[in-house]
Amino acid sequence: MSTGVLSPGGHRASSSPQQTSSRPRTSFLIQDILWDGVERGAQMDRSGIPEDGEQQDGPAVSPAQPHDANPDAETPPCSRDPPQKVLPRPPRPAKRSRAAFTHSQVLELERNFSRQKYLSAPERAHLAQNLQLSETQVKIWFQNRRYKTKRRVGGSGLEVGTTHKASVLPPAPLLAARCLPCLCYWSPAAW
DNA sequence: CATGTCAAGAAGATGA
DNA sequence: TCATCTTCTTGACATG
Repeated sequence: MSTGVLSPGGHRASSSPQQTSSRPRTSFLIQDILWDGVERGAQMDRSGIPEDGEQQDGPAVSPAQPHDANPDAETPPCSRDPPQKVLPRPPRPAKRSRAAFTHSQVLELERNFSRQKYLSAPERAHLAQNLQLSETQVKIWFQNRRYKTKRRVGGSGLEVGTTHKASVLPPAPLLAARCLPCLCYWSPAAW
């Protein structure tokens, strides 16, 4: 709906993008280590996106299990299960696995975000396709990015009007400490 | 082990 | 009614 750059329902298009503590290495590490060497971005056995149907192009899903795709194989690492457990096995939320986007994916997302904080559906779809991610992932990524930005800005002391519980959150001590190459896209122009 | 970050989940709100 | 948003929390992972 919205025009992309506009905030959706009239929400205030948040503040200025703060920075991204995105650590490029994370993505690399997770991927390199997890599926060491698997062609990233090319053909991974994407699996992990629950909804959004079609493309579960999970960038890098956890080592053991995708998202909900395979609970059966192993016993959940719940080491705290007393031997008395005889329950018929509850719905079991299937251990959530954290997808780690690749460096290039993050770069593209960051770049897009620096230009516009809100993506229209078509834009989102297009970006998702380009990055081989699901639209949901792109959507979530933008949501999280906006929130993070806001939080950080607030934590920096800029925004004080909102005294949400978020204010109680840790002022993100190390965000400033992390300036990685990947942040080059966060040119001051966008701030 | 504690802490921080990230992606996703959940609840509530809003607009078309 | 649905999609998306914001906000906060959860769960997995990384780092000191």
